[in-house]
Amino acid sequence: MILKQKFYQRDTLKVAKELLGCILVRKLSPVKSPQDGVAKGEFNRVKPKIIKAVITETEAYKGKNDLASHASRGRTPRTELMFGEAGRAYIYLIYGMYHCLNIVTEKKDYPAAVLIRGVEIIGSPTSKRKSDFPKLNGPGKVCREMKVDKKLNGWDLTKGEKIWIERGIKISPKDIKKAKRIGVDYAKHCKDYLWRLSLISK
DNA sequence: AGATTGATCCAT
DNA sequence: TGGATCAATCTG
Repeated sequence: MILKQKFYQRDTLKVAKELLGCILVRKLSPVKSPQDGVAKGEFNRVKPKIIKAVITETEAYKGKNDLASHASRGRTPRTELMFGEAGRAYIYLIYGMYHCLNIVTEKKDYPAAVLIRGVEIIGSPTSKRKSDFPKLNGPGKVCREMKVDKKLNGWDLTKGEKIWIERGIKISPKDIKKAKRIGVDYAKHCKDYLWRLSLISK
């Protein structure tokens, strides 16, 4: 079952927690030439290609007072999406090289999103590097493997096209680890919030 | 530990 | 318009 806007339009911490165990699905269209996130050599793919992955790690970015959030400096062309409709993709380029995938949460005009930090690929990984799958730790690797880049920025994840999230396995609260978010040392007191949630691997 | 890499944002 | 700053990752 595809997660609808109602799922995303709630408290960000709750969404971040419930996304663990859900299935991130990426559907790639057939292509006749190198384009749209198609790996080198993937010419003339005649059938759609589906990549599925269990979400194993998320981070919450919630409200203007969260100094770790891009939205803490208010509305800008870039952060406008975080103020917009829940269930949209907010994707940005980081360090000039890597993309990060976030899902917008909460009500309109309240800036918040959940960053997808880690997944386990179920379907068909394209990377040749064995270390890159099936477990992917790090938002940059997630996007590389799932062919997510800024072309999908603003995409509606509730439509069930190109990219969406499905309800997955039920997760027990005791299997969820809370920790400080990564790479937000600049965020004063907010850096210590335990807003990084991950599945304890067994 | 250091290099990489470019969009973004704020101060000139 | 410049320049610091990044929700990171890879080497060594």
